[in-house]
Amino acid sequence: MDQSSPSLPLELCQRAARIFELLGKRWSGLVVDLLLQRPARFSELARAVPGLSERVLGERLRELEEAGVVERTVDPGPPITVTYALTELGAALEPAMAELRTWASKLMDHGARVSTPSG
Amino acid sequence: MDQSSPSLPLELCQRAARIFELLGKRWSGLVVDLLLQRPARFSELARAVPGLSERVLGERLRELEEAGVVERTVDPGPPITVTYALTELGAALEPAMAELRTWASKLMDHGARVSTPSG
DNA sequence: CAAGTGACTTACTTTTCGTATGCTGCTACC
DNA sequence: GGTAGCAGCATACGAAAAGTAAGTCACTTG
Repeated sequence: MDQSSPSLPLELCQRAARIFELLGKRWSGLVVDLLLQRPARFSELARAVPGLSERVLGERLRELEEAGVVERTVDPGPPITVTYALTELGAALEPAMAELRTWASKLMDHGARVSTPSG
Repeated sequence: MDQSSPSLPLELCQRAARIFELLGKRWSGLVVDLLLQRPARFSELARAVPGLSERVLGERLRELEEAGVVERTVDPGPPITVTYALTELGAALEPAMAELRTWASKLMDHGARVSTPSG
């Protein structure tokens, strides 16, 4: 019998589930991070991310738009362009992204330490 | 030429790229979020996340372990069990996750607003 | 009018994921 | 003592997602 471990079923946080349902998809977080810097056009985003294809970029952008995170604006030019920008909701991700970037420094520092046998 | 828009090439943050290379994979973030609550065993994690298969859980756990985010400990029981816990590096994700959860509340609030035409 | 840009979309292929099953070491049951 | 079960994976195989290439439509450039 377990007297030391309560073994409570380790419940899944619904908020966390929702986050990663959206941002856990490939490239989604990166796109948001990019748009956090400034609004951008489709081709800019496509060029900024090496492995990301236009097909998937279109999908992600539509998903993010549907979630209310990004806003799609058509500039009637004449050279008709489409600008993607974060909504207020999307911009609210900034503190989280900042924390994530801070953490990334630690992660990469750790990775560098592992890679260098010289210590 | 463009005189109004600087059009600086929208560079990709390497830290952000690194983050989402790891946490942008399906279920990774959720697993970390779960382990942030407490260390857990393989089957606990598998049960906690509805759509996650054991096969992929094993993959994610190994990736996270290799990245230095989680630590795999074998308890020689006799009923031999394996416990997964966050390392110091992994635990450092807490503030970021907290921000993310805060944001998720806004996201879900927005989603609820969209879903309810009566609002 | 041929070529090019911007924003996509549509085929087609590869990678990743989900489901089912099997394996080992142990406990519980009858 | 054989069957069943849990825990912690590994393997095999079909399905979904992502990557690649090309095509579309509007418009600009030469």
